[in-house]
Amino acid sequence: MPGHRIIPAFPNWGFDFMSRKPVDRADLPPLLAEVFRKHGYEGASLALISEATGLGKGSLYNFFPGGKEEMAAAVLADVDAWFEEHVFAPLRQESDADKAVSSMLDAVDAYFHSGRRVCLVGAFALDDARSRFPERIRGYFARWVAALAEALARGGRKDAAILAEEAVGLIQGAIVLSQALGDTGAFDRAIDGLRRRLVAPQTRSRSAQA
Amino acid sequence: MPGHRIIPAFPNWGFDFMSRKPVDRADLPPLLAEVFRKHGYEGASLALISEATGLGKGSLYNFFPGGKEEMAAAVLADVDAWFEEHVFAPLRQESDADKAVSSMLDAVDAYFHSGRRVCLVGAFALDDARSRFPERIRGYFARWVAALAEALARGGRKDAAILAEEAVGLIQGAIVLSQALGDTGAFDRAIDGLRRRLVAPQTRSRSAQA
DNA sequence: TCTGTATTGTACCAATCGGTACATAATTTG
DNA sequence: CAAATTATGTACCGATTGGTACAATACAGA
Repeated sequence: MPGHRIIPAFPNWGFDFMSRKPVDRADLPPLLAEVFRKHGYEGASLALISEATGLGKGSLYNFFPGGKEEMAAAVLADVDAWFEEHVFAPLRQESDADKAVSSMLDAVDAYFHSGRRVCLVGAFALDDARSRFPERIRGYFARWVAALAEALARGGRKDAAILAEEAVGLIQGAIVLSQALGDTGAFDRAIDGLRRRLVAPQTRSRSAQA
Repeated sequence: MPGHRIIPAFPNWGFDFMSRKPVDRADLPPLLAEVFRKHGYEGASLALISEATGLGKGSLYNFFPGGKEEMAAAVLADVDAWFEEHVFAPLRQESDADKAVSSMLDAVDAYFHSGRRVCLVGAFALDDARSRFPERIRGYFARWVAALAEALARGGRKDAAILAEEAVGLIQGAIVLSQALGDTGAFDRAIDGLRRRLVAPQTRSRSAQA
């Protein structure tokens, strides 16, 4: 019997509470990202998403008619755009190769909070979310490696491509290790090690002048 | 109304099919592991587990009264035991340090199928399964790093602890990269690179004598 | 062969899943 | 101010979730 007659039990009658925060769709991806990061694609239920955003299903499906999959896609696009702007593009454009690599390491360290924050794209790559967004995931890592290789080559390094791949892998592995050990040390040491190996001493902005 | 009277619709009457494979609880962890690897902890539903093992819920809960959590714990214990026997212990015991490290790399390469197979413990470390098995996950990586550091130190390497941590991280990151790029190349190159860096040329069993 | 124990499949359960329908409320547009 | 549009909360849906109950079966030792 479709169309029972729907009688809302508790309509919002007469109380406009807390002076309405005007929510914009563009504000959501970071909030959604935290949920996907913490719980993975499958584990990120609409209940958790609703709680994290403070939005009911109505609003969520208004912003993302495609449901969870569209939310995850929006988050991936958002993360991708952030890295494109703050990591990949600088790597490609900064003419001083050492400075390019060094500021990449700074950006990455800040973004991942010394390994306390998981890489969403990396987590999706291990998860079966991989099968839902293969191109996004592939592109993110491929562009990261390529941009870093370009910078290293510009700096005159031999085997720039291999070095770049190793560096990106090391960062991802360091996140895994830091999470597993519950200790940011592994991540910090990985970043320091990369700085030592990839950046000329006089350009290093943070630490580790061994 | 509890206790309706349960009348099984299709009991197995009169047909003992396929001459009964005698299933032992000890055979299950590898099958379960593949499900958890492919789908993560949340995504590994009892339906998938039942399909992968060919066992109904009755049998599964007979073997693992604690349900999914106990299954995952058994799988983690199984993986841990495998690494303990085939990776950690040899690293600690083999007196020839180069040989120890080299055969670790061989074992790891074989186990992860050149990065096509995900590291279950690593995947759980990123997932919120981390919160369920923190000690198992921490112990696995801590013992891996410690055993490798021991072997490297035995071989007279400086900074053995840091080198070991880097190597384990690199392996984990290489798995992420290989999965993301859909290409075993990243993993193969990582193993080769480690061999070059950590094993004396004359001991290298596989390749990469640059 | 009889008897107790271990295994097994299936029915069943409450809770939750992702998703839809839709009345109400707020906002924009004219 | 009125009409159209957008945003929002809630009821509801079928499917699936992890888990339990239990009768039927296979198997062990006597």
